[in-house]
Amino acid sequence: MSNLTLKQLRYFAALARHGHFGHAAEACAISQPALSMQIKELEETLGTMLFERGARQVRLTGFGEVFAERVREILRDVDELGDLARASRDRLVGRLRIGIIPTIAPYLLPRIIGDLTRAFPELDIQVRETLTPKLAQELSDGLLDTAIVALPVSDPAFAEVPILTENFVLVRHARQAGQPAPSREKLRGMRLLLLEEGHCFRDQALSFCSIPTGRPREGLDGSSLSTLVQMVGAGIGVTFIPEMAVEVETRSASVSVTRFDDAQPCRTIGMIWRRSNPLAGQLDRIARVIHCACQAG
Amino acid sequence: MSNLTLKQLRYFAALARHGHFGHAAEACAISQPALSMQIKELEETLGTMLFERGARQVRLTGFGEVFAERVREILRDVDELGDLARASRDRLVGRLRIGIIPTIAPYLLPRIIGDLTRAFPELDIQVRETLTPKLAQELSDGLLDTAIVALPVSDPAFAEVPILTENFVLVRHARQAGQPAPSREKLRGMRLLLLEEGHCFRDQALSFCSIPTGRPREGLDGSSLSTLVQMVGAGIGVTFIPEMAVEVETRSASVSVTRFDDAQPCRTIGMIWRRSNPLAGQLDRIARVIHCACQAG
DNA sequence: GATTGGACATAAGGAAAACTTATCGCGAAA
DNA sequence: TTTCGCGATAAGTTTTCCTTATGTCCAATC
Repeated sequence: MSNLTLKQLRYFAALARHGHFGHAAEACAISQPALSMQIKELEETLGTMLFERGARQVRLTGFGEVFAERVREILRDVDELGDLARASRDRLVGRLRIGIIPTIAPYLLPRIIGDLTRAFPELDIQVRETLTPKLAQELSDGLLDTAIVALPVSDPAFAEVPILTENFVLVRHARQAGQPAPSREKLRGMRLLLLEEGHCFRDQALSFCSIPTGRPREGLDGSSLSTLVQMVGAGIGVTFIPEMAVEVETRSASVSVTRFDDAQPCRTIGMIWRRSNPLAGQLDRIARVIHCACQAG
Repeated sequence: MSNLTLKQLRYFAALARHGHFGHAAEACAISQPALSMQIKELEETLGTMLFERGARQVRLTGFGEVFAERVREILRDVDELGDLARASRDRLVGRLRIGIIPTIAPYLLPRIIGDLTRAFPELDIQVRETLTPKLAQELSDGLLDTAIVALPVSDPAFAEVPILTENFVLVRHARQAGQPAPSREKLRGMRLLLLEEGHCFRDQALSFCSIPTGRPREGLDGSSLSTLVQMVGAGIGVTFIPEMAVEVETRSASVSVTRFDDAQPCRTIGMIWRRSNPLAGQLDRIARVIHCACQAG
């Protein structure tokens, strides 16, 4: 009637090892009758005798022997469960699903993944690159563990930790190199090339220029910073890119880069995760590692 | 502090499957708080969170997922334990160690093993051939499960079941073929070839001739019935062999076989096993199979 | 923005399980 | 026969586990 118990299996294993109720009971730190009862109940549950109670000795039955073998395996596996938990409590193990927005991914991801892998070799890192709203949704749904986005996200369910703050630079055609940075008013008069809608970087750029984000704009939208820079190089207009993208994107285009002196446009990159995530503490450690990774560059 | 419990693992598996405390509890046929408490205790035992309690849903943590995988395996193994027991309750499985005396083994063993293997294909039969006292000792020590010997053994610790009763025949030289069976008095005057001391068959033959068994005898002792028959064929004396040995042993020797008319000498072959052996019932079944095997011949 | 409802946690009390000490009974050894 | 070792059984107590009732939080709804 009653189900099998791990306790019964442990007692059984002890008795099988000692071949003596008294000694086995002592090894289990219980009294001999307690062990007798558990063994008896185990045998009743199985409907088979496990031990042959001789006058002077207790012996496993034939079935008891094959049973004992299996039980030893099971107990070992169960004990390994505990080890597994203990191990994963300290060091970070298993899968870590990171979301990241497209205006960060190409520039920071190699360094981030490198440093994380070095810091947590047992971590299986999976990356998903898409826009912030989708990342937030997937984070909520438990499809992601954390995301690297531009702050603030301002979702009360998420914890936010800043990673780095970086300026935007103006990208103009190469022939405009050396010209001073235009004022915002002048900027609004230029043909400003931006990312497609949905990219937070688009909104941040518009915001810097004091242009309402909702309003339909004339002009072309690019699907990546790389595309935008190439368009600038072709003389189609100007654009912004974040500082971290400068080196990569302006290398092979006839463009010039201009930094603003005062009131520099900037964005804050940060990590977010569900507050309810029990990994919160370890995500904090990860955030610190990523922080260092980004500062170092 | 408290140890892992199978119950906890079962509840955990249910919750992992349902992702909902209420539903999982229902599936386990317990109340929701009971499940909550067990899960909580499991998590405390492990020192790690297994589930992420969201506002609207319950999700496994990363560690919880790898944990769940292992737990499923363990639960499956444990359930197989029950199956294993249930299976071995009916049909006979595992090792069966049979002891048998030398004056039976060559003649009955092939048929016995054949029939047993046919009746219980999952039985792993091991045979040990030696004299009755040694068999009895090994049976007591648990080195054998059963033995096929001449009854009675009269050990109160052993159960005895007769298998067959067979007569002894007198083996004389071929030139004496057709001569009537001698009386016991005449027998005592002949040179009687017997097995070495320790063989019960020796004692039974002596007993038939009303010769005290303990007394030192003139004459030669053979180590097997085959040897004895060959010696008879060489004209050295006469001997007894059991009926079952006639066909095999007298085929290639110049001997004649004589059966007694009245007061035929005989022995009863039977199976013995420890009364305390929980397999007693199944040994009974085996005895019946062997019984049939011997009758059929 | 107050309210309602769903869902898990907590509390308290009671039923069941498990352990303890004491004792019995059996078989072997002295 | 007595004695002794050892496992089974009995009775009582502690611990565990489950139940019902209640609390709390959060999200959805009006």
